[in-house]
Amino acid sequence: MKTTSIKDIANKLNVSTTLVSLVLNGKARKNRISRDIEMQVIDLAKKMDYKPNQLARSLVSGRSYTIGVIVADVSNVFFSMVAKSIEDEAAKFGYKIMFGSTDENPEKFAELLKVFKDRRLDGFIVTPSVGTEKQILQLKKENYQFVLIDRHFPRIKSDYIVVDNYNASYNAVTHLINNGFKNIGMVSILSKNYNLKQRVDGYKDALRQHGIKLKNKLIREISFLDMEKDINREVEDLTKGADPVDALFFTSCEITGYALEKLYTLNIKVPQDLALVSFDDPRSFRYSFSPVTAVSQPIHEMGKQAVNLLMEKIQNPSPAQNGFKNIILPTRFVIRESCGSNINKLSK
Amino acid sequence: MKTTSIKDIANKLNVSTTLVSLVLNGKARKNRISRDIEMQVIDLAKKMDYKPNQLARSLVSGRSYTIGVIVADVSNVFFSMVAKSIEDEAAKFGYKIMFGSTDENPEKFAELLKVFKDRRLDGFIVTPSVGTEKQILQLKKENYQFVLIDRHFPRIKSDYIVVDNYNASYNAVTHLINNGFKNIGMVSILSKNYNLKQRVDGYKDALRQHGIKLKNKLIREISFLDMEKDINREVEDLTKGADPVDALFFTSCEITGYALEKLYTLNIKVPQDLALVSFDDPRSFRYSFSPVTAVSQPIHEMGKQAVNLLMEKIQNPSPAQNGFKNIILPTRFVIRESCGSNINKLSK
DNA sequence: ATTTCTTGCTAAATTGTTTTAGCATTTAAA
DNA sequence: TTTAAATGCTAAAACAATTTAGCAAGAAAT
Repeated sequence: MKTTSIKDIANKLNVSTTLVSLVLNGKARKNRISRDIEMQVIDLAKKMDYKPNQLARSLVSGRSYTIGVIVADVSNVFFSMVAKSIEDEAAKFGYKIMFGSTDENPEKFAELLKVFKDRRLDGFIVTPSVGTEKQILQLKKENYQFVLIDRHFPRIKSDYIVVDNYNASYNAVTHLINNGFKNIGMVSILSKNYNLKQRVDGYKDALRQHGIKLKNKLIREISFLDMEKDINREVEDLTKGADPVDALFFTSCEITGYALEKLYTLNIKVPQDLALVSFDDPRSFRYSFSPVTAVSQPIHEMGKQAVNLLMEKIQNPSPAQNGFKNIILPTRFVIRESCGSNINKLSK
Repeated sequence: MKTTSIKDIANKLNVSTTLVSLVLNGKARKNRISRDIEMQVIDLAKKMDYKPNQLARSLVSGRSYTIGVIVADVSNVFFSMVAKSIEDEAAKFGYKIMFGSTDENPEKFAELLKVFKDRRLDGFIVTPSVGTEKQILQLKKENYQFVLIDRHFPRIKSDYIVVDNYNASYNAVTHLINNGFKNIGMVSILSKNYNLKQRVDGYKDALRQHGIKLKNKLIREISFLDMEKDINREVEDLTKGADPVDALFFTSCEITGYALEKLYTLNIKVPQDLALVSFDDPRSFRYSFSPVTAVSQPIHEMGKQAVNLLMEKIQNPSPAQNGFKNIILPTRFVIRESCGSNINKLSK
């Protein structure tokens, strides 16, 4: 497995490694290497299947041409799509991606960051999980180049790309209200994530501002780890319990997925028995037993802009912590059947 | 952004870099470094926030503690789940992951391989796409450590982890036949992928061996690139055309997804008007307008075993091309409603 | 008093590359 | 004929670590 090095080539041709390096980097002309030698080097390099060792290169240049991407969970549709967009966009700059999932766990987050730092990755695209505020601050202090995506900490000035979670939720819930639903519940993940809080606030304010009194009993916050079990319980209770809801708002596609499964087994007709609206819009919502009305995030755009922003920062690193770009991308509200907009048509 | 190096520490304490290196690698005792100096080094390293440069380390050790993972498309549920399993399993060995998607494109495949080789990754887990046979052979010749996953080339001896595509398909289609369906069509991706061919063969043999004559018109092979458009066309034609099918077999979850969307808009009742069975079993199949009967692959197990096998190979690289492990994992056939098993109950 | 052993350290090579500064020659200009 | 410029190359440092071999100095053994 010993690979050819620049030294091997140099020795065979009785020239210096400098010369070989210059030739192979296309700097022969500039350094007045003779055409003859140049050709010999190129030929031999090809013959010996020379591959530059990027480790050595990076060691010298200080650039790894790799960005680290930290998401909550690659196996989640939302993040895997973001990941793909990032991969594709980064490729345009000749950059490769190194991935990691935090599973919303600050220790895993720290571990990933450590690995990325140790490998001298050029920059990071990060989905910060709860409890990583200090780590992000540290990153800033150490002058690493990074941009947050999907979430940010309102108290930390940094570059970030997010969507307007509050308004998207507000509008989604308002849509339910306008469709005549009155007892609207919500299922979210119990978390101090700012973006999730915004989604919850959007729900609350939508109700309040339309004169509907908030009922805490209708707001269910479940744990990230026991998601399936918790959702099953909450959905059953919200629909069959003491005060059955007539509509539900789910703050992420994972929640909605599990909820749909449960609703199906409970034989609850959507939207006739229960209307619903979801944050996130994976493809599968379209073939649900009741196609899901959803807040569609510009996933591709998020990935793309994150990479572009990061590349800008890497290419000319600003010395201080100033001039942060905060990009808030618009969402699309996709009306399908689950929200009861066409309920008359459906119930015939 | 200049980080602390071992040299910085050595200079401050007026000792050699050797000493610092030994101490920080826990080899102080073995090399009889005095307790006093040892502590000074450790303290200063902490104070200066020393982080070993993995690039330099890898350069010396020849190990990058990173494995390269090449999948067809990270944004596809199947692969993103595999990716997550690989990530989790590799973490147990202290290994990190570098990712790339080929989009079934041999050039992208080559590019990824090149990058992984240049960075001296320790091994690869690879989903080979069509047209990469020579590249895999080359990899073998160059003595790289790798294991194929999801697909393999029958003519190339190598380590691989796959499922029994032929039998899984055979059984799935047989199930349709046993449920009384006679005009069973198939939609697959047009590809020379061995695993896809096996799925197609399973379909064909199931029909033949149950005395059903194959109709080429019912076998539709679509392009990977225009998937959505092609599937819409084929599904419409198969169901509303000259010789409408009573059941369909889809060879991957992506196909099934698009098909379900189309069937929904065509207002075709599943399984009453049309039964269907799919390869792959993403979570979303459970809340489909007709929960999908599917061949469920042991995704987690695939990722896990791939990593374990690769680790074995990395830890003690066999000198020659012998003793390959070929692991064929069992699939699960999950019967839900789309295949018409409970059709009497459903149609009341 | 000499040899041997132990202790506590370091010099230098190595990994593979890039880059700066500069050394001989040859050719052209003064 | 001397000086200046151009040509074609190389030595050596740098990047950040690991590792091998071995050097002093003091302690213990003979």
